[in-house]
Amino acid sequence: MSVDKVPTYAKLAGDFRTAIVAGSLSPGDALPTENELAKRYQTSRVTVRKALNTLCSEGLVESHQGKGYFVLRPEYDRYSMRFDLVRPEHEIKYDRMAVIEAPPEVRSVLSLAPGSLVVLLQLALLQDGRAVASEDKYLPYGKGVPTIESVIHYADFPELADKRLSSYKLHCELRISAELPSPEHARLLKCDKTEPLLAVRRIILSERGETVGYGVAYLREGYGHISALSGYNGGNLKTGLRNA
Amino acid sequence: MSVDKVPTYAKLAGDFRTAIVAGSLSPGDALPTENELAKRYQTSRVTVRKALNTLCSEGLVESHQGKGYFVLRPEYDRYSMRFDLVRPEHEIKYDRMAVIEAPPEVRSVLSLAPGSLVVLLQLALLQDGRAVASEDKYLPYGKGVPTIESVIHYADFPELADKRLSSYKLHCELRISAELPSPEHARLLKCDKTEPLLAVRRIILSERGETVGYGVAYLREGYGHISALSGYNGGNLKTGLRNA
DNA sequence: AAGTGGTCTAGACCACTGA
DNA sequence: CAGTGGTCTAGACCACTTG
Repeated sequence: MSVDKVPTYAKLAGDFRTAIVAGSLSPGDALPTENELAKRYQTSRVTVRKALNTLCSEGLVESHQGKGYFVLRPEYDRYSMRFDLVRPEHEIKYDRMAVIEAPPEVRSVLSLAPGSLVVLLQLALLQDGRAVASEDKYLPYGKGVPTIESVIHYADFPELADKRLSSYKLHCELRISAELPSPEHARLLKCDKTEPLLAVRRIILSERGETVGYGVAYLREGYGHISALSGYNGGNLKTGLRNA
Repeated sequence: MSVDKVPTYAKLAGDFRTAIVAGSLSPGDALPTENELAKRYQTSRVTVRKALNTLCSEGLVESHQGKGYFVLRPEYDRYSMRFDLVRPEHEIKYDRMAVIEAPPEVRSVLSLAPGSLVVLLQLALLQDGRAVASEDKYLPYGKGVPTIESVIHYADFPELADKRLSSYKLHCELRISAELPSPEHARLLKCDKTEPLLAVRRIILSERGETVGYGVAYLREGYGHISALSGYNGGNLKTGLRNA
């Protein structure tokens, strides 16, 4: 007999992954039942389930209690991506720190009343002395945040903040668009007012869905492009990105 | 005794998820061993493993054979996103179909020799009669593709193609940038030549990593914004997007 | 009622890490 | 070497779907 180098569950999952990817199993098709597969592969139901759960988390199949497992349609519109505004080669230049009345866009995103105060932190990223990106960060001011200093310390946003802390509490939404710079940003980035910039808005949400921070980054051409990956390995971001 | 409505594995996973998210467990910390948890929760090792595997696939912890489970650092720079260029409310207007000599950018992406021919499919998306986006699609021409017609039929790209087929074979890479329209695209989109556009390049790769298609889409302001989500639920795209 | 997946047990043996 | 996670078994009971 052959040496069982590959675990049974991996072999089983591999067989069906291949069948689905190759098209011998089409979306909507039912897989054999767990008991049937346990017989066919001379193994236990637990092992069969482990294999099928793998396929589930890869987004290839779906289980329905009392019915069975069914092949899903591939989803072409899902992507995984990385986005770091700040990279090791950058120099961060803080341009402005101030407590200001929230502009309308910021009020709307942070759900603030008119006249509310926010802390504004404005910075530019330099690469080889040239400004390649900027970011305006806004944080609500007041409400249990006694000093400007503590807000500003917090204003670096989690990815820059103290990594030991319980920052799993936060998540983040990105909105990407193309814009021309405002006069202020044209000055900050030392770019022409007709240069198209990639605008990346970052909304930082607490575990309860409250917006706790808002950042608007502008990336200059050449510097500013973002990559994303899609694939049948939709279940796992790590895998998806390693392929890049 | 209380009714066991919540499965043991879910309770166990929930306890540790909470502890990690709340910060009582910090990145680098070791979790109790499987046997220890089995005792503590009065359950079997299989159930403990199911709980811990859940946390693994959520990206909260990592296992090391012979050592144990350890809490990971959150990754703020990972996002999941959807991107559909074509939506139900759009009318597709094909503008041009032709076999042309590949422009340099296309040659480079598709790894073609100078002078190679490609099929170009150029279309505009209309919403309420207004052009909101365009896309230029390029496919290698020749090599077992006998007729222009079959290439053009294929040129709609998988997300528009026959959904029954084994399209799990393909995956896709996106590159997003901000650009001003070329004169041709300004005409096609009926927009000003100073209007910043979101450029989304789509590279379609076969399972062997060969580029089989290339598309450049331009999205107009207002229409053109893309959203992405990050969070501790990094393991699963579906979950990530449902929170949106 | 029969068949399906969902949860769970109490063992077992293996491969790997570290003292 | 003892302890860890990785794989696996042969059952069991439950909840759900379908006839």
